[in-house]
Amino acid sequence: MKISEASQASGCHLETIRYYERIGLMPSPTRTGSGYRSYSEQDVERLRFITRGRDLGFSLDEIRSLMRLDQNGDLACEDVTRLAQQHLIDVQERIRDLQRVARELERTIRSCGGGVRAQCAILDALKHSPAPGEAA
Amino acid sequence: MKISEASQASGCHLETIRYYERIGLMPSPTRTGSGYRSYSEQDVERLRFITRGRDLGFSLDEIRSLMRLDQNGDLACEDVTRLAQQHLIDVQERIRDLQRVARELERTIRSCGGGVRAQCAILDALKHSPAPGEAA
DNA sequence: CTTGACTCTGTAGTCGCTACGGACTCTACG
DNA sequence: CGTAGAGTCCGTAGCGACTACAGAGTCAAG
Repeated sequence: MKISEASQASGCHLETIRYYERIGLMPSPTRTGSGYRSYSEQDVERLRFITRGRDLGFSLDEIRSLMRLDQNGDLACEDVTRLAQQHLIDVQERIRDLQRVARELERTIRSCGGGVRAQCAILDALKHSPAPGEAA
Repeated sequence: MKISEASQASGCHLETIRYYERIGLMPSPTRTGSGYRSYSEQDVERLRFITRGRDLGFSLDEIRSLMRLDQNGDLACEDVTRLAQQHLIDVQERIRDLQRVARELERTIRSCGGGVRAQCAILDALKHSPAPGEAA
């Protein structure tokens, strides 16, 4: 199938497919006589694999590793689990960071509610607060 | 003060200060006879303003807007609040996305716990799950 | 036979930095 | 006075993960 069909079938943006090929994440597909890329069902599965990995927040490098482990066959499971667990930890940390940010924003926005415009509490916070996250 | 001192005083990386100047987020500072940048206390405050904005996840463009609003004086408060609220919504959305990702990862990792290595549940999930987030 | 949709390649832009190379300046020590 | 080392200058390139574009070629339908 042609690249636009592979794109539709995999849910992966057309230009992104070419990008994955360029960086060696996807193999160079076979070509038609006139030079058009021709993808197999297996290629589409690989694209879906990558897309799902991205949806789960894995980096392209991590996905590369996962695919290598997948091809290795034996002993892969442990390594895969380790990679996934580390990734989960990273995600959880990012969540905590963002929650801290959200709390800080809420606090700041709330303090501005009054509407006395002589000085804006939000701008004030940006100017004078002791770096959010630092201190309690 | 020189750039390295301004860097220390503001907590903003030295090269980042030059970068902010290059993109017009910081004004061009005065220069010493030999061409060294010379920063005032006001400049440092501006740098801190930017850094705190970044810590709260605002983009440099949003920070640019905030600073413009700050200089406008009147009527700014409403606009500032709107900007901050929109940003809060974005942050909350990102948190939800990440939480979904974390749940999905936990589920997948858990299902791999057994350790029968004939086929890895994590890789399987990446291969066959109906795109996480889609469907319940 | 022409029109329009598709595909090709290569390159540049995005965001927010960070790092480098090679030249200059300044300070302290001998 | 000379020199070593630290600091600064500028311009450019790299990161990650795309996305967008220009200009050329290809293909199918009317």
